[in-house]
Amino acid sequence: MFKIDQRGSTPIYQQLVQQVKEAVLKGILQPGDKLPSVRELAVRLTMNPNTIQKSYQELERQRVIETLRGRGTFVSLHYKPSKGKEKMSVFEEDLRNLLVEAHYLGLDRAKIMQLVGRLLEELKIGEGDS
Amino acid sequence: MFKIDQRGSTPIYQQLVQQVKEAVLKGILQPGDKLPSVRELAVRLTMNPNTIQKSYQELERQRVIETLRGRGTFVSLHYKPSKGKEKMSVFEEDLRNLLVEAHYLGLDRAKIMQLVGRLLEELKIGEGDS
Amino acid sequence: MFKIDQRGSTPIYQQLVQQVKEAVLKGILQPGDKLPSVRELAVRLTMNPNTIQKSYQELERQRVIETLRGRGTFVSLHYKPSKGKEKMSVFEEDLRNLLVEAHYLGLDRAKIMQLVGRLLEELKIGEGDS
Amino acid sequence: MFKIDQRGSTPIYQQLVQQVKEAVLKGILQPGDKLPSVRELAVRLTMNPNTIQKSYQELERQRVIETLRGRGTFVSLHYKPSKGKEKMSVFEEDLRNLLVEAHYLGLDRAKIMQLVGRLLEELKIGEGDS
DNA sequence: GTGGTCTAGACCACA
DNA sequence: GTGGTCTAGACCACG
Repeated sequence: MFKIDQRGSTPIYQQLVQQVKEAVLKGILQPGDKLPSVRELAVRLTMNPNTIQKSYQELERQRVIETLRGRGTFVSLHYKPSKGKEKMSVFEEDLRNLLVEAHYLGLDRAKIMQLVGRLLEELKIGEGDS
Repeated sequence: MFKIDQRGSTPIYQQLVQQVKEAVLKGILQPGDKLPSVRELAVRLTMNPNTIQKSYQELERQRVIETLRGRGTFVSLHYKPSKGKEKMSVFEEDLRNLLVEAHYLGLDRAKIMQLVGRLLEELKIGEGDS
Repeated sequence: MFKIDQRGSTPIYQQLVQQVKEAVLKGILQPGDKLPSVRELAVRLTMNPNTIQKSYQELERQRVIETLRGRGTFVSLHYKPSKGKEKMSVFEEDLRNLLVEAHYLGLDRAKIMQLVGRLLEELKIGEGDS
Repeated sequence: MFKIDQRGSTPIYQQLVQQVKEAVLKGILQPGDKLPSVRELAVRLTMNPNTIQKSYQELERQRVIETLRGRGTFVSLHYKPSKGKEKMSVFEEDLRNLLVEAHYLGLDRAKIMQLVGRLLEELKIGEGDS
């Protein structure tokens, strides 16, 4: 279900955070669904349980998942977009940097817009009704 | 000319790499232009010359700038989009992750497309003839 | 395991790069093997950890080794000959220069071919199936 | 007549040394031929005269050329292969390193031998009768 | 003057 | 424990 790239610069725990969020977004994980336990996932992904733990903590901090003591961890029923304007400007900066990279990879405006469009479909990001 | 954020997680040598690439892209730095010397820039940005060095060497590896021995460093006359398909898939992965973030920030499809469009203008990324 | 010439004009970080590549080629280091940690090797070779770092990073850029975060650095499982035609012409140029030197050292065609043959044996370079 | 690569790691003055030696080897420059004056060559190659000077000094040190005061510089009538065994081992080391590179460029034994053979032809290196 | 290498010593994030 | 970043200060070859 999750694919981790051991090499590559992004930290493993962040990759997991990303993938859980993506799964929720796509509807693969529905609100209320139970996530695998830390230990189980550690075995399946052959990772250190501490790393899984760190991912879950980060996801909980972002209100994407919730932990019910003794029951397990579940996808939050209502997640709220946070919208801090600080986060927005960080996001915009990241996006700008990525677009610079795109140009140095030989992509022009049309190809970039097309790629963004395709990924939005794939991620099922549409109007704000989600 | 360059603005470095001393705190913040992204390494400052990478920030400089990004900003030089962005400046070249926008035309602020033209092919053939001389870059400030390592020492001079170190003084202006109040950072260590070694750090500037690291940035310049990375930029040279990426063929964005060239070093003429004893004369200084210059913006490359012809930089070639590299196009490695591996780099492309890394890029696509990064973009996907960023779009997931966008959604969690409350942006819908329309707002994302609009933002991308605006940034492309700002960076002067147009058709492939640039 | 590695022998570094502290004096002599070639940078010692490059010497280390060369020797690692040679060790991999000879099979002394097998794909998947763990390299000594930066700190440990620094102690063993009595050099600065930063210098070792530089070597390792260069080797990683060349895809000879891979870094697994927090676990260490390893010989790449699959390294691919890069084959850039630009690199090829640089190589041919270097080889030409070296052959000119050979002549000025008093070596004739036969002795040169013999020496090349001997070194190829020593390095275990054979048919393309290695 | 001489082609200098301003970028690239090998020092300009060494490139010139190399090319003069190569020209002598090929017979383009014959023993007794007059070399261009420092100033003239500096103009033709758009280089700093000091750099040309350095090249000529190095060539003279290697006994490839001779300077006749007030007359100019000439290709030596009899150059003697030096054969210092120290130089030989340096040469062998350089050759070994280059062969390692060859392998990482995807060349196998046959292709390397073929390339060496071609270059020897091109440089007119034959039996020891030169 | 330019960039390139090296050391010493410090701090940090990741697993 | 691992590698990655940064500073301070030094020395060198090149043009």
